[in-house]
Amino acid sequence: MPREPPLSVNSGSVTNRTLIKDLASSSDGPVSVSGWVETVRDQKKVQFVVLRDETGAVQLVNPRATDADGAIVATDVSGTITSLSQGSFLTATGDLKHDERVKLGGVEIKLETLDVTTIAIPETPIADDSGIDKRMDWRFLDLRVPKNALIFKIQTTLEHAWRTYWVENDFVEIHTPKLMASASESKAELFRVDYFEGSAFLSQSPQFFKQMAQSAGFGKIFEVGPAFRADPSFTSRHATEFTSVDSEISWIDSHEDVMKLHEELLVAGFQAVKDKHGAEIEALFGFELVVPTIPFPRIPLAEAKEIVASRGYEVPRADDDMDPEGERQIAAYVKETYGHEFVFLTDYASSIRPFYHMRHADDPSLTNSYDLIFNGVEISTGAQREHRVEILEEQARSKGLEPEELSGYLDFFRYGVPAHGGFGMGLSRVLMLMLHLANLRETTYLFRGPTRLEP
RNA sequence: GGCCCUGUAGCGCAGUUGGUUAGCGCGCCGCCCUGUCACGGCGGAGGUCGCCGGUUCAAGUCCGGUCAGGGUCGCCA
Repeated sequence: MPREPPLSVNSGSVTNRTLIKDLASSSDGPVSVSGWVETVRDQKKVQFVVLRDETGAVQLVNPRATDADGAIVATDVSGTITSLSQGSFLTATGDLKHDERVKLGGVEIKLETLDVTTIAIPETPIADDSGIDKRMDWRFLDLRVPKNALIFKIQTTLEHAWRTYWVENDFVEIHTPKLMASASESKAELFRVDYFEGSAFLSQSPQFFKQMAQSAGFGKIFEVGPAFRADPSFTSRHATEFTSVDSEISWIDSHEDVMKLHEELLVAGFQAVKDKHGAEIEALFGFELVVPTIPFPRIPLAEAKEIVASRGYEVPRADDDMDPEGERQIAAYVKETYGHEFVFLTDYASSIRPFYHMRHADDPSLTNSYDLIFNGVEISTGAQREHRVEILEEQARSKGLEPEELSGYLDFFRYGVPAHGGFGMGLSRVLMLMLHLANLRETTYLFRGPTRLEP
């Protein structure tokens, strides 16, 4: 195969561009960069353009040309610069020069050519101070903001670190179906979709199929995938479609083994994010990311409620559960007492947990389960599952479920399943709390809620 | 779904006990400008005040309804 000739610097091609982040370490000389116009400072004797690509921003400079009498003369480049609007996309060529005067990275490019692909519409529909809903309408512009783009680089690093942990520890990745014939847990929050002559439901959780993999003998599994909930929840931490991070393991003694997996996984993720993005997080988000220490504090729920009460907050609930304020209170207590941002609340009452959570051998009113609270917000629920089919059937009945309706699920256990357990965790919630953001919409690429299906 | 709050220019907001020409900042357009870097200076355009109805001589302002958004609780991840 003959090689294609190298593309001309002036062709407008972006295949031989230099990434802006690499300019500072490049030697002076001809370069080509491509990106979006951030600022134009159009002065009489010299013009400046700040250009940003996905790696950074750089200043382009164009000293105005003069004629023999010293009068300013217009050129193609100077005219083009005058016409540039913010957000326009272009390719520039010129001479890279290191210059101490330039506050932006200490380098600039003295322009030779400007090849404008698109002049953006001059007035952008959102600005840095726009409200979250307007920003969601124009998400592609919103994500040009470096701080917002960084969130998804962090998400990539976080997920990669988790996968590395799983793979190195011999977990099997599964992809469970999202089209279901029936509910995987409750029926109230299911999306129904047309399915040929009948109906199907969108999966709320991979729960049952994660457990099926234990019956199949996979031993240790994980899945990162979508979950759908038809709940009309109007809060800063709920979505109708979200990415669920799930793991399930066999051969456990109790939910303690699940918590050990859970905290190791989180530490691996946080360490990777801090190593790769710690400096950027400090620069753009203004705080130092803390990698949590192992073990995370563990507090039985009943004890947690006493601690919260001793701080002057009585959880106003008839059942045995915590409420959001209680979770914030216990998180504050843990932070003060142990200096930790995470806490496992353990041993939830059977009355408020699903039928498949294993109950204490000596006290069936409690379960081998936990919620993981991060900076005061629930990010995860985990448990040891009940794997003895007779007990499972009885627990289902006590929750008002007919074992016949669960026959497909119960079959897993009729052929033998080892003791097992696992957890489900909301990806966007972890990121939201990790980055001290107030809203899940910030850490979801394209948010889906009761009143948002676009873009 | 309950409760609370908010809808005024492209964006963010102010607008007093109802009063005749609805303001401010940013952005936008034009002109000017010591290499700027949140550039600066001068000038300009841009609004049926979310929508419908009511009270009143008069409604951005008061009342009712409605739509949209935000927060919170419930539910959860």
